[in-house]
Amino acid sequence: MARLAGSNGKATAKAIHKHSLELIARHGFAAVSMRMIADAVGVQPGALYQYHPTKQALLLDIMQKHLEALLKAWAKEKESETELPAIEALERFARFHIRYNIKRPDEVFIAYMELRSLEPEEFKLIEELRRQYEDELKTIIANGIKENSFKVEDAHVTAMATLAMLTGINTWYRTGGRLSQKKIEDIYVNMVLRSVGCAKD
Amino acid sequence: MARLAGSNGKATAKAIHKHSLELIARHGFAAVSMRMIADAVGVQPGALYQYHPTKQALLLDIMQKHLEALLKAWAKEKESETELPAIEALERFARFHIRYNIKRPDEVFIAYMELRSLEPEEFKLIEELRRQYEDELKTIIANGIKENSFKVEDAHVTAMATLAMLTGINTWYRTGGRLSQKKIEDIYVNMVLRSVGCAKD
DNA sequence: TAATTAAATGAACGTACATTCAATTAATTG
DNA sequence: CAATTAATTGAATGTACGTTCATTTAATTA
Repeated sequence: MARLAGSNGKATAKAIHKHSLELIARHGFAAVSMRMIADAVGVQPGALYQYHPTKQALLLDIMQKHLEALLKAWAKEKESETELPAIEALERFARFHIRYNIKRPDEVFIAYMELRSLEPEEFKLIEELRRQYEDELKTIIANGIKENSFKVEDAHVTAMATLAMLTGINTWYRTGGRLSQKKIEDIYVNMVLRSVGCAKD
Repeated sequence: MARLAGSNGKATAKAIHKHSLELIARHGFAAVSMRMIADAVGVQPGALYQYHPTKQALLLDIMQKHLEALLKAWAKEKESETELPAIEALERFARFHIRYNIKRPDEVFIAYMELRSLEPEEFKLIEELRRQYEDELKTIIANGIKENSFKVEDAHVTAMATLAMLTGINTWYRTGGRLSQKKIEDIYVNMVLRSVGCAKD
């Protein structure tokens, strides 16, 4: 039977993941239909149900995989030098966060934006992963306070403010812009270090 | 004809606005139906079309009114003292931004989150309003650079980072939390001022 | 290759969607 | 109060949704 060239394909889990990611990031979970995803993958809608029992399960899979990969990547980054002074630890975290997230705008956007599309149980699961990541930064800041490197009043609020600032890059950064990625990274790291009261220069 | 007590009402523009705001902020634009809005207002779906020609027009109205009110409120805040030193101008902007946005989490969330639900023409309109607001902060930072009060490399990037940090309060702040709103405001203002290289203390 | 398992199809199910509209009810005006 | 205008109803239109499933096709194993 003849089919459109290039439009038919196997519904591998990887292909479904990739196309769902793009579609959901662009249009939002509720606005993306299983038919749209199937079209993008090049299969019939029913084929998707070999890989995820429901549309929601597909979303959960995307968010969970993203956050688990993020935590794993940070764990690996940390394992090189475990006992850095707080200032250097903060700089390392900031640079890691920027580099990791700037490469994955769709995942980051979905993991933050589509929390409301999850059922309470799924929501709790994702929030727990997010909390784990936030705690990494909170610990760094708390250590900086203890060793008198940082002059901040509240580790939690400072961590939230710092994360919002760093993650915010994704809302405006586009490759090939006016500034190089390295330059942007340096500007942000500078701001982060200053904001906790330990300027480099 | 008998109807459920309290559930019938007039579909005033104000009532539609209020209930749409809550529903869209909670579930997302695509996930909210005209029937849900009509139910919340206490009318039949058809009645909504006396006020907005389409569902999209309703969304545009919400976003446009929010951003225009924001710009107007900031214009009024500015008119008290026009020629403040950059440091004080930045502090005034930060405090205004925090106070204004913390009171309107639904509007702020929708205006950022539902940009993708707009048609290209509507999108341009909203983006232009947002740009105007961003430019207010960019101008303050650029002035601070000129008068040597701020030690930052790029006014645009600094403005984006600052706005992301300040707006981020809405993602975690809840009334009745551990810290007072005044305290949180002070912490953020401190971080903002430090991040541009002009610490108060 | 034959037997078995896995994946994909194509059509269908019931439901919910945005929007329309003639008829009805309420509000306003002369 | 009568005439007129505006707002609301209730039902309907056609479309698209998530999901299911018997059947066909492909891949794997013996």
